Amino acid sequence: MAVTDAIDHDAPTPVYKQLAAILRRRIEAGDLVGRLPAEADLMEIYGLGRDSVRKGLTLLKEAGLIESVQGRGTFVVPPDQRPKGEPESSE
Amino acid sequence: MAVTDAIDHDAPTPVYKQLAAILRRRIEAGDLVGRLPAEADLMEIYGLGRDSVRKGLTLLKEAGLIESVQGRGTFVVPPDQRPKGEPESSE
DNA sequence: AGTGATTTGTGCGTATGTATG
DNA sequence: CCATACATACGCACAAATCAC
Repeated sequence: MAVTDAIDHDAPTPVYKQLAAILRRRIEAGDLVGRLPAEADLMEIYGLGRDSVRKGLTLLKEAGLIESVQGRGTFVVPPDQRPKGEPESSE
Repeated sequence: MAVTDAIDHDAPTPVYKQLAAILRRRIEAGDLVGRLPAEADLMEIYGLGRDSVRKGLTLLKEAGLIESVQGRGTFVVPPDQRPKGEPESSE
């Protein structure tokens, strides 16, 4: 695992945003497809609390990159279904 | 959305009390029934932090207007089960 | 049909840091 | 100093939906 894929707790950027950035990169690179690791797994993998994991995932949901289904998991939205035109987050 | 349903951060009244007042109005008007929006949703809807949302909900719980159930959500207490006798917070 | 495991949804508690009045 | 308020971040418990058997 490259250092660029690690969470830096001392960085000024919140860890949940770091997680979102990491996953976003992997998703847009086509690396991450289908079902994402479960929240519990992401917690273990990146050494984060569930709060941070869920906040990170929420960012990606708002971006239309992923979708969560209770009882099933969280899934990467296929590229052709992703909102490319208007990123609703002008912020 | 009416202006009366907006949170005024500049008002002398704390925002969490404003939230409680807003929800109380909607509950007593029969507008809000069943499950309330999740805490995270209330944060988004009214543009508040978790602190304020939870404090606001706490006021309504103390007033017997709502009840929270861990793992399920926060629910409006049916009118016939509401304590009408002693309104502990006349404010 | 039923039981248990998995996974997300929700709420509760607590803590730290920053900022304002 | 203290109350208000937001953001971040950890932990836990329980519910609901789904899946696997």
